[in-house]
Amino acid sequence: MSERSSALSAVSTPAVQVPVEDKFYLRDPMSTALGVRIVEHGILMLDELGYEEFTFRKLADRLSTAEPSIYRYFSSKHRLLLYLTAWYWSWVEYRLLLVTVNVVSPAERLRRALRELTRPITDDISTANIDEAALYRVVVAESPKVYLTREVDAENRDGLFRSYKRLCKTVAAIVSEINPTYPFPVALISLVAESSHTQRYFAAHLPSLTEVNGADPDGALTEFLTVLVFNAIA
Amino acid sequence: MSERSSALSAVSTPAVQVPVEDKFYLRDPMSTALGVRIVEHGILMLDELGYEEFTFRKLADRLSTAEPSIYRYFSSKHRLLLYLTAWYWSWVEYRLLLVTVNVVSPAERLRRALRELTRPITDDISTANIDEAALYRVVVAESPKVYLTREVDAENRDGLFRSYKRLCKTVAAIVSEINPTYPFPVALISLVAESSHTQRYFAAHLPSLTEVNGADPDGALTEFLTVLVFNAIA
DNA sequence: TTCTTGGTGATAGTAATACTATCATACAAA
DNA sequence: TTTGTATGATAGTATTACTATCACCAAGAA
Repeated sequence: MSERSSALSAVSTPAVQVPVEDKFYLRDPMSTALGVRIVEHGILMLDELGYEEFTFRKLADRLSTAEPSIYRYFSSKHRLLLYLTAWYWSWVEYRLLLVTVNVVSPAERLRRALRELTRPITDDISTANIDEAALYRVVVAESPKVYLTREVDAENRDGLFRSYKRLCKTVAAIVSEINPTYPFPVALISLVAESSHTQRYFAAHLPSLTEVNGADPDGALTEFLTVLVFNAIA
Repeated sequence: MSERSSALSAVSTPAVQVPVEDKFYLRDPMSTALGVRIVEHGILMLDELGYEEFTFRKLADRLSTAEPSIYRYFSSKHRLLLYLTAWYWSWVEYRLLLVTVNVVSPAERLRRALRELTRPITDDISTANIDEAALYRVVVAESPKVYLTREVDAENRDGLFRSYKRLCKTVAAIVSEINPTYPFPVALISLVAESSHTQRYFAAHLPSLTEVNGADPDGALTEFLTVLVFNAIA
């Protein structure tokens, strides 16, 4: 198997090159058949079992391989989740750049960016071997667990949250373009990014904590957060 | 040892009666000396070690007791965290009611409510045996883990998130009083409640995701979220 | 006083988790 | 042909998250 320059290049549309640093893994999972299956079925099993119930042993059984084979790619299931969320944020950033490029009006650019940031990823654009809808559900239900640990600071120093931070900065820059005096652009965008997942989770499991249920919950969530942002920076 | 009507009655100021349902525990921890020490040092150890590193065995060692003694009070460390967060939300609600009662202006009531919702709890009002500042740090760093599990739906049916939901509803009612046509009052308040913790965590560990650092981060956070709410419902 | 109860301490044990070590094999490039 | 690389298979470790059992002790009831 020939080497691939990055994990993402193998799974996203051919023209895209979204580099995921090699600090996430011990061996690039996208460079081998087993690696691809680990990512593919890792997503599916995390979606089915949840992070706590998911283990490398169960994944190994499903792949008819042995546990150590998986450890050769990821040093822990935490690192696998970290890799998947980084993949997710990079992918959101890619789509976000696509829909905002060449849009002159900063307000329209922000509107489009917020839509990408708050809508669920569907499996439309088929990236081979990656069930994006399942990955999205995993991110909604598990992503805070990647930073709510005692290892955050070390992992942050190692650059493992770089894609998320870059995305927030990118969108925050549009906010500052519209209103250079608004004092909390990055906080506002990271709030929106987190809340879009949290509110969706609440809608599914603690529905009395939100109003984004109903006929068109996706539309309602995007509307809720978009209006929130535009009123905040007006 | 005489029975106490609720867990909270034993630790909050004498006049307050904030009932915590008995579904959180197997035996009311506030009814015995060991139970009180379990809660007291449970908070301290969760603060020191974090949820993942914290175990009942370590807590038992610290209390010079045996592991099974702790299991007689809480069926798992997850239940202990659930109990502590319910305690926290009930306590916030109590303070919130204190500062909003008899305030005629709904805008002023909302302003005060948001301040209580977004500021850190300090150890000023000393509740015996409870280090509130430590508890607050635990809630900031760990509280999403109480609902981001596969047991949410069952635990929600059992009423284990009642105090949180009631608090959000209470504040959302003030929002609706000010602007009855605003379509997302509860979502807005649960967003603020969650974000106040998330942004504080980001400030401490992923500072490039927020601007609430600096000279007066507590003031900045309250300001950020208060303005957000008032602009949203204007 | 005895009897009972309720809380505690201590020991032991279990299934599962999160790894790590080792070795043999198979395949593909040099 | 040699060498390197990925995999498979087995085994083993420390720790976790419990559960079971039993003896002890203090307080209240009979």
